[in-house]
Amino acid sequence: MPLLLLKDLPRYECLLEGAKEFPDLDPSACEAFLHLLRTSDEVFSLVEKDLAVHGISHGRFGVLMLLWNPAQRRIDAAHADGDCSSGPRTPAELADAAGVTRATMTGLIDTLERDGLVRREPDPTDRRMMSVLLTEKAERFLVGILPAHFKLMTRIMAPLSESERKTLVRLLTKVLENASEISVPAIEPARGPPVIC
Amino acid sequence: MPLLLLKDLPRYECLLEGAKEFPDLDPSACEAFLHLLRTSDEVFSLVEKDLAVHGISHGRFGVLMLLWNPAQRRIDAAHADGDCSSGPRTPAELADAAGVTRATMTGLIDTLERDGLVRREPDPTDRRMMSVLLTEKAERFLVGILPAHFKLMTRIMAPLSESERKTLVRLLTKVLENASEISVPAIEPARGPPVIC
DNA sequence: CTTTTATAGTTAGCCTCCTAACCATCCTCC
DNA sequence: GGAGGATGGTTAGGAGGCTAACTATAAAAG
Repeated sequence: MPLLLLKDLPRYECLLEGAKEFPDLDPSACEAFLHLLRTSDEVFSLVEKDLAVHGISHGRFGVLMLLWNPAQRRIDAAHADGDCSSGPRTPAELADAAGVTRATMTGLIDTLERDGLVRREPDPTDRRMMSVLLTEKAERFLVGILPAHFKLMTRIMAPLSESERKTLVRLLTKVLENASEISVPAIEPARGPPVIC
Repeated sequence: MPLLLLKDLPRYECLLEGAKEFPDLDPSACEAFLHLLRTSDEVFSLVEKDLAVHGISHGRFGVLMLLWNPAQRRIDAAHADGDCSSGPRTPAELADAAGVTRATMTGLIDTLERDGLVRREPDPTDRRMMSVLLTEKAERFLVGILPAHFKLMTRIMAPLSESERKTLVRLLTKVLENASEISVPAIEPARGPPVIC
């Protein structure tokens, strides 16, 4: 996760100290906030390193996972049509599901196609659209790395009990739903050097 | 946060379904894991957008915060030496504290210096080293944007009570400490196309 | 039927991160 | 006190994000 984040989180006393100068600083909110980002960063970089060992970035891995539908795969296998792809999706759908721009998705699909994990097919009905399909190689790749991937997740979350996990999910969901409602006032993204207000 | 993450988290039933095919998939671990990353991503992008309004990236903002030491600033002001900088730090120290490489820190300092928020000074004793100093402009900049920044953090964490925040921090700390101990086997970072094991 | 508008995908250019290689300087140790 | 290694900073090149502008096609409006 390419994000600059303090490795040593400030101690709570320092936050209290800062609150004296800045009345807007809520120590417990700040502490929770920083811990959330710090932990997530650590966990994410762990997973990213693990995926890097297999020569794939998290972004591309995410695209493969979106395209992969084991249930659909089984149906395909039953039909024995020789095509191991899952249900086709368009780049726009993928971009939307992944939360990136269509331009970014184009780049991801480019590299995936270059590596033979995906192929593009023109849509027969709408000539603007493409279908992105998993190749058999990608199927084998995913089946090969997923067990280790799941094991890593399990290992990361190992110190939490079942009930603690439930609590964590509950608290995170509260924060997430709240954050989704907060829209930063999108007044002029302020190109150029920093503006002093 | 430039990371591709599923916008719609898989429902728990889907995880249970997946667990049938992959015995390594621990549904509750996976669920907690995905919620952690998803929430953090949302929260982070909120903050990043907010900072972007002021024309600064999260990375550069982090460097300014590392350089900024209000207590030191007050001492400087008392001395009236006309230099609003806080205690000097070297690029290597900054890179270490921020968790990025020294090369990345060079780039960040470059742009900060270009924007007049920071300046470099050669170390008088060791000619390899530089001191990075905040400018007065940066001081004013930080004092200007920090209240809004703190308010945003408070707003993000608003739905959690004090005790819920404590719980969250406790659970996150457990995960973080565990994650810090996990070292992904750094066998050959696997340059090139994906490897099927 | 033509013109306008909307949509799918790509391209081009920028930013920030990374690694690897490179200098310059300092330190250690024979 | 000079050679070799350690350390600080920069540079070069690559990857993956982004926005904005572009092309081609489809749909809607007149």
